[in-house]
Amino acid sequence: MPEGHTLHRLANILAETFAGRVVQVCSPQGRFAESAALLDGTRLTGADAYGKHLVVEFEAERLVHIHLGLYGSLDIGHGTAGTPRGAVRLRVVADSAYADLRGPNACELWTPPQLEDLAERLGPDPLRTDADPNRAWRRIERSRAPIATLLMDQSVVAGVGNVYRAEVLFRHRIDPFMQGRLLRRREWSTIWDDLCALMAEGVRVGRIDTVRPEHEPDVMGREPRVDDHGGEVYVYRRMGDPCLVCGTRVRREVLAGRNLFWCPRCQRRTRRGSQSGR
DNA sequence: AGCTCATGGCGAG
DNA sequence: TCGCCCTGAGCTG
Repeated sequence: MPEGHTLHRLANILAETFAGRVVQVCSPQGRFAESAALLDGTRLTGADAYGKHLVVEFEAERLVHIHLGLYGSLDIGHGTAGTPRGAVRLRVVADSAYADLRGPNACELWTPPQLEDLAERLGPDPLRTDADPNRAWRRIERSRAPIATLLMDQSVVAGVGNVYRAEVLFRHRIDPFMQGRLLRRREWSTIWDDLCALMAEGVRVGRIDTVRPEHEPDVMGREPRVDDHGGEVYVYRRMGDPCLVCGTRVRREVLAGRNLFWCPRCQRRTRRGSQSGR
């Protein structure tokens, strides 16, 4: 279950494992069978990620667009694939490696123009070198929506999910309900730079760690949460627990259909923020 | 066994 | 704003 770092990591592993090789492609579950037959026996040329979207590239400009959604998984392993377990929408096999895709939101054959359309409607992705944070800022600076909502809007920033948004706002002590238009440009720059660093580390280590080493003394006696996703976080899913920095109980509230977590003291509503209402 | 929730996003109303 | 997509893990009983 992925935020952008997971998809970039999967793209890297896919490319390392399969790029340049002729692969077998099938759809044991059947829902991608027609396209799989078209790709079977052709060369896989690469893989790339755009926000939370994964694109697997085959020869002849054939692209497979994958979105894992909330439930999807892509298991890449070495050795023999064996009998598919569960509903495997897409299986890619090379000599001694395989990849099984289960439960994706999307798995479809695309042409390059379709990928261009996607890239156009996505905001800048902190994990892509071509990303322009000013594109996001132009949306944020004129929006009355809470900054916590804007960070989750993939047309504003691509790849940020519920963990990164909660954590990056905590790290910069920003009231999640502050309207985008009340954010200072300097604050946005800081958030963006931090997202670039945090998410790049997420790609490297395969989990979301956001607790700063300099906070370790504060953390003593207050266990950082090692969440189900495997990372150490300040506020994500820690509602009711003491804040690792100030000890105040972490709060949770549903915002735009998703759980938002924050520390009401560290991320206190400022004169600016309090104008935003809820 | 059944229920709830989850790192996401689309389309209907 | 809600329902739905669709899968698995972690509860409860």
